[in-house]
Amino acid sequence: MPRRGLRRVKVLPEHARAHNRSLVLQTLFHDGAMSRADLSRETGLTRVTISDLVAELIGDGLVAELGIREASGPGKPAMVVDLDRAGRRILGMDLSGPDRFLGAILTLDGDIVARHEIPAPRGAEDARDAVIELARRLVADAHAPILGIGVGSPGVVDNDGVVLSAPGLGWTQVPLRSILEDALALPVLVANDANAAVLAEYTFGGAGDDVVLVKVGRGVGSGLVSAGQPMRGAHFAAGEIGHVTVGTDGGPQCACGKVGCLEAWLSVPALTARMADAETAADREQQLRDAGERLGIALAPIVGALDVSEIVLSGPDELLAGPLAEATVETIRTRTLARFHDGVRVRMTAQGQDIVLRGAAVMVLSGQLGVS
Amino acid sequence: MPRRGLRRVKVLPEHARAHNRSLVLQTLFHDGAMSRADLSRETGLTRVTISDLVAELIGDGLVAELGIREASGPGKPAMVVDLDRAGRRILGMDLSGPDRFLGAILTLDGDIVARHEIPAPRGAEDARDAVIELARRLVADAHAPILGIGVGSPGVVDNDGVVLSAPGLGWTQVPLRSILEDALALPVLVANDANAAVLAEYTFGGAGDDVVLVKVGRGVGSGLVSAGQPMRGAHFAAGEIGHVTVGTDGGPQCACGKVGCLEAWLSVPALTARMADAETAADREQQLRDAGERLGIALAPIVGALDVSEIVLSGPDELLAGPLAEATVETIRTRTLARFHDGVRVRMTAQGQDIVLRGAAVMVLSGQLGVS
DNA sequence: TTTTGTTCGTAAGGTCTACTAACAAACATG
DNA sequence: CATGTTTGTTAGTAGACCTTACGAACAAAA
Repeated sequence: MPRRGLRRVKVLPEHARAHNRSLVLQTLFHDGAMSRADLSRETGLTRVTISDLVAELIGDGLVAELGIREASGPGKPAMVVDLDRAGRRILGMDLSGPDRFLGAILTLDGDIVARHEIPAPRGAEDARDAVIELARRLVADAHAPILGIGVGSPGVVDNDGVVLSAPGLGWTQVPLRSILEDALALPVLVANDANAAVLAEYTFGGAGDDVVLVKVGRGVGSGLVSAGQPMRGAHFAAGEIGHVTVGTDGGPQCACGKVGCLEAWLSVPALTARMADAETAADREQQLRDAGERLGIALAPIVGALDVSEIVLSGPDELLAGPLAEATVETIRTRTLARFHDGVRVRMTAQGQDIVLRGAAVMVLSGQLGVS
Repeated sequence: MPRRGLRRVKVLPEHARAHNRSLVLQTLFHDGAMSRADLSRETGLTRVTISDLVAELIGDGLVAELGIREASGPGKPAMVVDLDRAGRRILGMDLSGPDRFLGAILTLDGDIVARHEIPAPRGAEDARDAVIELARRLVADAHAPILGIGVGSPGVVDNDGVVLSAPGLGWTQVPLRSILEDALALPVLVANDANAAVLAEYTFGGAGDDVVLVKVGRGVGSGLVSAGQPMRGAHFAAGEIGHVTVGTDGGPQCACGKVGCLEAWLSVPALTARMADAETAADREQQLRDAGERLGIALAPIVGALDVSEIVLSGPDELLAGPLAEATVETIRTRTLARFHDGVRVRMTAQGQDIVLRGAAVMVLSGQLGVS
């Protein structure tokens, strides 16, 4: 007998309804305000069904009528509807900073309208309490109903929002999702910070459907989207490339005990230390090029295996943009078959320092509205 | 305005119906014959709905009643139903061999009940005609209605079954799917041979939901399944790792012009040549260990990034099993963070030489019945 | 042997979903 | 002003699954 497959689940008509509801939201989210008739044409659903769905969404306060569109041709002028982009807010938090927890209130479009931050405490308990405190302060500043809370946390996070392991915070098996849900009575979504970041790049950054985001900070992590779907991995550890050994010729000593880890080459502390040691500008550039080459060596097999079309870097511009990124793309092209991958782009994110916060917002949009 | 997302499609109630129909087939496929009431408990659908779906499937000749189960407890004895495993056959073809096209008729369980093969011609036109001829011979030997035709082809194959590029066959932009559909009037599914192979391993080989299959033959290719989903890549070239450069210390010359490609280390011709050159048994073993180490170096970043739990090797046992596989797993463990990946298993496939044929059958099961 | 309780499969009726058909309202154009 | 177009709604229909109810067939206890 063949193996037991993934436990699939039944689908009821109401699930189809929920899907189509999300389809309407998704269409408005991406294409902007339009009439019911436009939505009908765009989605393939009939005007009747669209009217029904839109009425339901207006009742839920997620969609609003904006007014009559000025007639440009024959026919009855259309009533334009749109996501009520001001009607709901999203609470995002980024716990991946070296010494501070960042938080923000965002619009449905991912724009930040309020910020708070709090020092990251040392102990596991204190860190947990600080997250709750930060969330409470943000809730007080929302000035609109909050759709949900998204959290980008360092470490490995499972599908239920349990932080399985985050050494930097001293967390092991911390059920962050239920902790925050209990404390704030709002829907909560938790993911690894780099995995959140790639969602921001995918939804707000114009990335394609097959993209890898490399996040360089105190450590090095990554998030992967393939065919438009985020990857999570067998142990929820997809993207953990910081301690992959790069090359076969040694390398710097890593804090983990091994030699030549990507993180030992590429982390911000490692890079700044080498920048400080370098004596000339040419020296510094060579150091950056070396680091970029190492990144390319590590990424080449991933690019080949996943057939990724786009690699996005997130981290300090002064280190990553320029020679480092150039060396990365050159190395990848040299080390993969050019036939298919000559189109691999390597670029900096345009999301800046708020990428994790915006990614956390995408998690909420996706989890609560089915929008991404 | 955010980017335009994947074009999602509406869902109608009839799609839910089709899903639940597949759910019944999937349950029977994996768990074997059972009663309608068992199906109801297993799927969560009511007995009424299950009866309706089963009646439809019996009408289509996909499911059959096997007889009354002997009563073991109180209550009315159950009528056992099952996939009509003998009622339909699958036609599979493997075009990846060095000099022959292989074909087989398979049961729904992936067992081969008839075989044919044909020399692989040189020219692109002749190769195309040979595939059609092979399929015709197999159809004549099917002795049951054929559910569909699955083809594992070398090269890059898009979602529409067009072989974009298969240098070994001289094919460029060959619409193999429509060619075969026109010639044989049967549903056809085409995929890369290694991508087909990983499906066989996933469905029949007991692999987990996150698995990489490395297929070593004239070249080196791979197929990836992540979270139970096959990966295709931005240009339908996922798994193409043969010409990824391995290591930073040179290596053998590759036919592609570069130095140190995985294929130059690991392909069957390369390995057999080095075996022949080696003078002692210890020498030969070292050669195999070196090749295995190179495979490990190439796979380590992939294992880290995808958080794969299982790596399966397909190819000649006498080369791959033993020192090579051992060196591969040791290298991966050395070069990735042990915390999460110490569970990475590396093993030979148990599917043998028929892995692509069986994978082609899985493609048909999945495409025609929604079963995998 | 009779009674009781269980399990199986089916029948009838209800709810939900999206569809088709038809229509009034509101506009541009000849 | 008549005509045609477009919008959004109303009314009715078909499909899918649900709940409820029931007869059939059995085991175990009285």
